[in-house]
Amino acid sequence: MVDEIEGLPVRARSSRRSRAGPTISDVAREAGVSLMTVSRVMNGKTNVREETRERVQSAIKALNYSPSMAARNLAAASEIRIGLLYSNPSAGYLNEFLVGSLDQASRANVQLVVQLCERPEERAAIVQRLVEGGVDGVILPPPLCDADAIHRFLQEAEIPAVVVASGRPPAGLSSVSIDDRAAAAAMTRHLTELGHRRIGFISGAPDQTASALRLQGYGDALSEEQLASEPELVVQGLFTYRSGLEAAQRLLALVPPPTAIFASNDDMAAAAVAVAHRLGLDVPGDLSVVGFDDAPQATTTWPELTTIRQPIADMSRAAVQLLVDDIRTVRDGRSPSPRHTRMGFELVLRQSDAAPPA
Amino acid sequence: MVDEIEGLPVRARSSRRSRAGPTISDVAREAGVSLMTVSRVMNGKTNVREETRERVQSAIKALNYSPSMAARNLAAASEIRIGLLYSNPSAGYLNEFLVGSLDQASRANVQLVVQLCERPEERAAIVQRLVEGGVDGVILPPPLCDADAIHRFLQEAEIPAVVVASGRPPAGLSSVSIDDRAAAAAMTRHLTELGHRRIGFISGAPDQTASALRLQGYGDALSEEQLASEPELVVQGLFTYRSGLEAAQRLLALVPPPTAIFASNDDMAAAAVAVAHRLGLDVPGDLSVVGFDDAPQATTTWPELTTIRQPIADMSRAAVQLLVDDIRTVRDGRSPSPRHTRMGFELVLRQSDAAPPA
DNA sequence: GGCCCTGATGATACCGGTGTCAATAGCCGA
DNA sequence: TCGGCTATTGACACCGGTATCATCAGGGCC
Repeated sequence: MVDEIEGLPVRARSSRRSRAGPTISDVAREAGVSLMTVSRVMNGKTNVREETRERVQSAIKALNYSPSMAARNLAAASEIRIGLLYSNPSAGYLNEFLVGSLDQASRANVQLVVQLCERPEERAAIVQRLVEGGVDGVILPPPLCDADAIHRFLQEAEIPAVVVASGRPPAGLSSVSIDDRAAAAAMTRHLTELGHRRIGFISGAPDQTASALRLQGYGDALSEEQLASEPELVVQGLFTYRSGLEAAQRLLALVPPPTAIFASNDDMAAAAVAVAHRLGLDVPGDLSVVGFDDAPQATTTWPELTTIRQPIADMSRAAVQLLVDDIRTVRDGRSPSPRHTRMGFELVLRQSDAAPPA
Repeated sequence: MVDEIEGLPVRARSSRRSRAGPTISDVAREAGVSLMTVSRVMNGKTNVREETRERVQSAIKALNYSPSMAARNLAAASEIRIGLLYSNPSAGYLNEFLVGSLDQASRANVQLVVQLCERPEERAAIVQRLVEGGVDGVILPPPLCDADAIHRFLQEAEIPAVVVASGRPPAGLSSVSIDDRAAAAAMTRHLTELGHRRIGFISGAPDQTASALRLQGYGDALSEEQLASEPELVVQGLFTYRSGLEAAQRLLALVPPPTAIFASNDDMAAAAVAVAHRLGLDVPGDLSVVGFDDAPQATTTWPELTTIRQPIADMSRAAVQLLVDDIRTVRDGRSPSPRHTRMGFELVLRQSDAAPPA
């Protein structure tokens, strides 16, 4: 706008070319081959003589060439945009999730659109807007991984999606998760091995399918040990700090109180610690408290929480890759067969657990 | 590949074209104008007759056209990639920062490369790799906003950068920040107005320039009230939870102890609360504790923290925009004049502050 | 030795936009 | 009434890659 005040091109000096880096033709000239050969080398095609490949590769290195995403996308008609819908952002989780997705997205040469989707009633509308805006696929981290309204919409629109950490992935969608049930069992077993016999459990939000799995895992471990699972020891939580406060208060009001509390996530575990301190209990001397997720919360609390570590960044990386594969499959005219990736978890021992008081 | 088994194109139906949406030529045909006219309308150029513009716009709406980023970037040679370097990820901060940057980046049609940069000795190398990888500019949130090694490298390479929340932006770089000094003064004033006279201060990491400003603000407010600032009331922290624990212990061991503690961030404030509880003190009944940042930590602790809210997402949005402008300026052959954006802060009152005990 | 076939390489047409410049039409003043 | 000027529009090259198909050299086989 402002450059045209005089009616003349004010800045004539810069040609149309402004991108700094070398192009594929520069490399081709340097290596003494054609464009296509360079392109083949860049894309790892096999039908290039080894000697030629090496010459091209050293030319690439010499010129420090890196291909233009824009041109590549345009030519290959492979521009992919994927939407990442999130809600109820437990900061730590979302943060790791974002870092992983971004990393994989840039690696896979894919554009990521991150979109907040808070109120349940606007969910369908937001997804619709996203799809109309040209998004080719959607990633659903918890809690949206269990949002039926979104699943239905995507299914109708025939948009691929990947759900992460859902306890019961809807038919037709790919998923990435850990074995929540086995992880919860492992943690519970850890507590029984320390000698605990009365273990309180704070469950997760009922609208998230992973919650039920964690509860089942807790039950599994108890029955292995021939311990009856007493209903009063299981209290409903919502994955929020506040709900953890209330749940812990109820558990610690029991007579006799549990000697350990296993919360379904770290936020609620931190809340349980706070309640215990307020009641004058020492953690872990008088009460062990353990969590789930290994959120940042776990180490910014005192004592630091023993918890289950989920490889969140790796999970989101895997989700992006799965989704990209599905989108490519759809574009080829085939229909994708959902795949389910299960990642490993890890029991992280810190300072919030100990043997029960004598 | 597999499509050529017969030597014939197996899937003739899909031409090379796989992108679903209509292209600019479809719109041009529909509206009965040339490509360029559509392009002009899309880019809001002024030299298009009103009637033509309307015809084009209704064609756009009719076809639900949205332009291809790839083609646009390629043609305009305006592909911009900006690097976002982070370190020491205080999850909540980084999270909000990422969300804001991503939002603005997708709005401005810019690619964002997020890169962890942990150990000080690799900083220069990482930045170098980023720049060689084709990044056109860099955003430096705290604590990297104060990393001299990075500044020097960028300056030499003539890569634009924007520092966020630095207390003393290096010459030549644009910056976004809040008035840390005024904010700290406001918080301190709030405490004195509640009646506190002995206010402990936990300062931030000494290698971050904002720390000094917050300390100055604390001092400002004290001298307004004619209160001497006693050296023993100011304890060095490092912005980490652990450092907050130690600092709070030292403050509460003073005789007489302070009636309020102002921590330079929420992590340390949460630590101060934990120490107070462990000593059997009620917060805020016996001791007020306030923080800075309004990190998620502030509301996932008990009691919830009174703190200073920084508009982190807005700051990162602004940073992206500033950087994009600078990059465009450089590409035009002009040299960018650094701009400094200062955003507002907010005193958020919650439950961790009260009048001093009688 | 001639023929067919295969693997490596190159020439060229695109992908979907934007920049440049030319062409045209409408308006003004002389 | 005519030349000059501006506002509007269009034709065309070009951005930097990839896909397709042609070309060419060499090897196996009869």
